[in-house]
Amino acid sequence: MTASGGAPQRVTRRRVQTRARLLDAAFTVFAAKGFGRVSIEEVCEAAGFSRGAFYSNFATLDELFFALYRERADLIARQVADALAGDGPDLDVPASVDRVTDVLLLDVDWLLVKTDFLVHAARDPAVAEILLDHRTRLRRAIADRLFRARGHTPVPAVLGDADGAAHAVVAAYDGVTVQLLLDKDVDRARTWLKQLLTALLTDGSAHPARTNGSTHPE
Amino acid sequence: MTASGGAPQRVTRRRVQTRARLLDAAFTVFAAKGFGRVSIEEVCEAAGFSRGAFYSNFATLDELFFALYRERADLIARQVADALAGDGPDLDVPASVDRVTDVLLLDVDWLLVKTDFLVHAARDPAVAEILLDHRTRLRRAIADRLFRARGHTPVPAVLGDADGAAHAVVAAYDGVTVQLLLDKDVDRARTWLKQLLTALLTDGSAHPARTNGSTHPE
DNA sequence: TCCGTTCGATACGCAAATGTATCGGATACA
DNA sequence: TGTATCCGATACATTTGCGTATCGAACGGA
Repeated sequence: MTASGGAPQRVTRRRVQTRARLLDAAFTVFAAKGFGRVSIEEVCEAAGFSRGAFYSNFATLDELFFALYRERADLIARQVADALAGDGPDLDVPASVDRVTDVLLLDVDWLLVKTDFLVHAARDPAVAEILLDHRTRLRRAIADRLFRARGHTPVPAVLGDADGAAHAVVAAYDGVTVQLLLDKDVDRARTWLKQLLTALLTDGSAHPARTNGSTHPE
Repeated sequence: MTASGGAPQRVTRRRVQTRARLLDAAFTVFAAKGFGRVSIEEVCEAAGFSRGAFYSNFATLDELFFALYRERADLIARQVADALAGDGPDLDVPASVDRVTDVLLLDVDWLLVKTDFLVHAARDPAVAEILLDHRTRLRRAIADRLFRARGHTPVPAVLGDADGAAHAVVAAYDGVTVQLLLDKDVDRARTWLKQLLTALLTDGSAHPARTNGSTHPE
């Protein structure tokens, strides 16, 4: 019987624990080998369980992957929200950029898993919708924040309104992520993303401080 | 014996044709189901061959995937080069942006396969190097072009030099790609990418023409 | 047209992964 | 502490996919 199956099924203590252990193990294994190259047994082994435990908690590997994504994405979303709520009702763009950047590019393993999920979603409209929802919410949070900042700092840019700017921010994040996945240089990516975001959000009036000699890494 | 194996192996007419058919079939199947979910047999079936044909031409599915990526990436690279070489020695930024954008976002299936390849590369440094090389060459082509344009159009942006701008262009491309993979709206993506690139490259002096009512698509 | 070579089809054995059915120990609750 | 229930381990049957070895046909060169 699967967890998604009809029966209400009393949730015992043990159950949630093994479920959590399976999810953690899955995260590690997926990050290391990629979702497409992982077997159910590998996940179980990494979690210290047998396949019986798996089938008692999930129906398919996709279902587990799905649950894993949900869990971690929510976590990140909360962290980003916190980072944005950091300063008062008014917004200090550079400071917020710094904090958000640090959160978004904290864990390369997560970016790996997230990209796997993207590939998955790109071929399944139902999954895509979930991911699009997450992105929309993220953008909204950013746009709200930017809107509040009007007047405090220069109005966004040539990108239109605050929502357009939010779109741009997400695009920049995704773009930098790609490069990071290839060269695995987190510091470089952070610097580069901050720079890019600052450029996009300050309409070119404020030249970012150059952290090191070159503006653009490698 | 694999194609990569030692023996010089006279390349007959038939051979190149079946190889081509296998590559084409692989492209279709990979785009549809994702590299991770495709078996050797599926590719062969799509190409109208038996597994014998496959093993006569490739050692592993990875090898085929690799060859496929090389082929298509080179094709795109040539098209981009053409698009950039379109106007004379001086560069008209908006026009070039339009042409390059049209090329880069021509084929969603290619973006799907390319993203699969990215996921692959993210876990194999050797593969990553190939991909990084491609990107470096692409950036160089863009940077050269931008450099030539100095004075003709406003100097890039707050991003530093032309190379920094090239970095930004690629990041924007990747970012827009991600969104496109999810919502599958090519027109929207093109508009959005053009807008983003224009914003990045013209230092906010030129507001882009609004193609439709809203600046930023949903 | 004839012959040697190459290429792809077929058949086989093997390994890996899946899903299910069953069983015994752990767990919650009275 | 006793007991009904839940959960995860084990064993099994089945499927799927892989790689190889062999064979006949197509092909290219004389």
